[in-house]
Amino acid sequence: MLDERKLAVLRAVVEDFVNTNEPVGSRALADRHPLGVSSATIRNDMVALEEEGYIAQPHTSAGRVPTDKGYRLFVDRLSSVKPLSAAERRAIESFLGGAVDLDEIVARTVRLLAQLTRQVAIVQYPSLTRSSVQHVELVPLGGRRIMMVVITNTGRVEQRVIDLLGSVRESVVDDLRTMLNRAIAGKHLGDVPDAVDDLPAQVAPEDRPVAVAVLSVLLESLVERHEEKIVLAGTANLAAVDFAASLRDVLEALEENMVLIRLLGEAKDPSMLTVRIGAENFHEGLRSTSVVSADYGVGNQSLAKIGVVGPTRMDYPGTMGAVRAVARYVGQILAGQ
Amino acid sequence: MLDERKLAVLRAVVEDFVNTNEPVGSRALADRHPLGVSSATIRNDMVALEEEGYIAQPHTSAGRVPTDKGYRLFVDRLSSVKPLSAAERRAIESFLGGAVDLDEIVARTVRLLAQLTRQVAIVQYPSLTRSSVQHVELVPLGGRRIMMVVITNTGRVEQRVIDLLGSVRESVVDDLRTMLNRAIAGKHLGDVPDAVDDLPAQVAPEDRPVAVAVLSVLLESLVERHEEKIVLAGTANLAAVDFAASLRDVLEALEENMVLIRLLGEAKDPSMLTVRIGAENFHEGLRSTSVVSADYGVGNQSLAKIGVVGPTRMDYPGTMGAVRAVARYVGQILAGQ
DNA sequence: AATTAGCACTGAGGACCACGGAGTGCCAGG
DNA sequence: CCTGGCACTCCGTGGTCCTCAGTGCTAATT
Repeated sequence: MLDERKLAVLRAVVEDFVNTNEPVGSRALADRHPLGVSSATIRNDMVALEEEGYIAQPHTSAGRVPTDKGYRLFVDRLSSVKPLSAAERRAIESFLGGAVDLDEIVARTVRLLAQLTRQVAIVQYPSLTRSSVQHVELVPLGGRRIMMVVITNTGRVEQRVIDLLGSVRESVVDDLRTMLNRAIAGKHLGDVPDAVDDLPAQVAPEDRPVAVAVLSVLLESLVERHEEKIVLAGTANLAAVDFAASLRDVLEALEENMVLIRLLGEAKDPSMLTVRIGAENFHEGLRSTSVVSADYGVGNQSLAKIGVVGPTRMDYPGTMGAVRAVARYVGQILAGQ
Repeated sequence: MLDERKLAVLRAVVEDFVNTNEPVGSRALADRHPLGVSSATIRNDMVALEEEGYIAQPHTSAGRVPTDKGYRLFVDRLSSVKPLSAAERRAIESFLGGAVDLDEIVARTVRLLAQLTRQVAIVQYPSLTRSSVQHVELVPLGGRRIMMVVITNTGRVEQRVIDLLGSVRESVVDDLRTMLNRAIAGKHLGDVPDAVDDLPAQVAPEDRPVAVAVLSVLLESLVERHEEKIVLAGTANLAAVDFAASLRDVLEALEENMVLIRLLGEAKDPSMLTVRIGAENFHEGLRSTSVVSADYGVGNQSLAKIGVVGPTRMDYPGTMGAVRAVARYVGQILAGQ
């Protein structure tokens, strides 16, 4: 049904349209691509491609434009991820190398990705759920408050202030800290609730309310409160594009953290590049955008995702290459920390 | 030179232009505003206003549009800050009330301000430079690393990992922590360098490298590294506006943290509302935007700034009211923490 | 059977033009 | 000093025409 040449035509249509942003006609195609046939033949092929729904005409007597389905086929079968140039690799390395803490790694990553792809980049902070507790610190803040700081093995630091009903002696806090660390240091976060289950029973009855307050905040901040932090950069790159949907809708969608989380979360095969094209995205305002995303992590443990949002009419091979490369480097940097 | 009526005409021109986004003519003005004179008279006044540079015509036979200078006069002498409605006040209160930590206060504030003004909101984290040290915590991370956490009285938490050359005993860290807190707890940040000056001399010679390493990171992260965090929201609101400069330029400028910091930093009179109109902003891409900013703080101590960026053609009284109100509420919330 | 050349047809977009209307500047009279 | 009146200006709109890239189809060619 779709022989080699028709696929080649589709590929050419996609590539030309991405380059020029104008419907591409049979003559232009015959000129610019070595397909070895005349424009008339290409026209016939285009009719076939159109019948199958891979391309469409904006109006009669205009050239053809790829449909979402066409991009899908292009990504799945007609293109390969384009590796970065040596210069780009060096740029990544030197740019990410200078980061001092997790915040900065993430901040630099997102800017880098936006710059490489000239699109909007999204980076998710390493997930808490898959990491383990490195250390818990309790700091009496004088009076009836304690600050709790939890450090994870992925470099993430969560801090919360705990309001107590009454004041508390410093020695109690010290004991609690020791017990807590003995109980959960090194533990996977998912196991924390079980591990602290019997802690209140081990403290003197009069200190029990304090222990309970601390534990409830701990559990809330680590487990229940799934809140995933997400950072985004490169929105200025959207201004250059003209969307079917209004730019405003796209910007609005991108300002909603929940939308971003879902966008990245829809990736199917972890540890692989995922591409969601146009209407494949659940969100109304993102109908004319595509999302390229990838997992990053340390070793084979996936920690979170990064991605790029751009018009469906994007350079998929290049974008995929950039996303994959950056994901790998971030993993390396995190491992080295 | 500019009598009462001419000022009233200018005010009317600004208000109408803000509402309609179209050059306003003498007839329309005479209709919509109770100026008590005919359109011919208004025409004469407009000529005077134009000669003084307060308004301009996009082209002959078009209505008039306020210039930057016209907006300036409007803001300085012809308008007053518009207080928020009771409903808006309640919304602020309930929206900011639920925040649990500093990050969330800031995040909610910026979204709130963007929503109230329907423009881009900017919020700066409370400055480190004017706050004092509440507590310093040192946590041995096993091996040759220490995590340092500094908690300020403004609720901000700075953490850094310190890489050591050799391993260090836990007791040394304990001693260091105690000494450090004795030296700087409660101290104003500006006084920290002096306060820790002689600390290395007080530790045993073999532990001195550790002490020096810790102190250098402390000083770097608190004093030298001025890095002010800034958050921004509401960029989608820009899409509705049509700028003289391209939208892209504006978005680009807003993605540069340094630009934002300078934007807020240019406020003259602290603790007052500041308005910078059009070309008064130093940045090329922001020639057609205005910035309304205000300090917020606890008591009479200014901690940082918040602001709004929008087109020069903005509702100044309303925007100023929202900025001022939000600044005050944030101060209250921080004080209550 | 597949490819190609040729040709008539289509529709978007640009150039051109006419015109209505909002707005101006100016003048003479209240 | 204000106002009514008037001639003038120019923008924006809408209509018409034309060009041109591109199509679909058919008949000829390989």
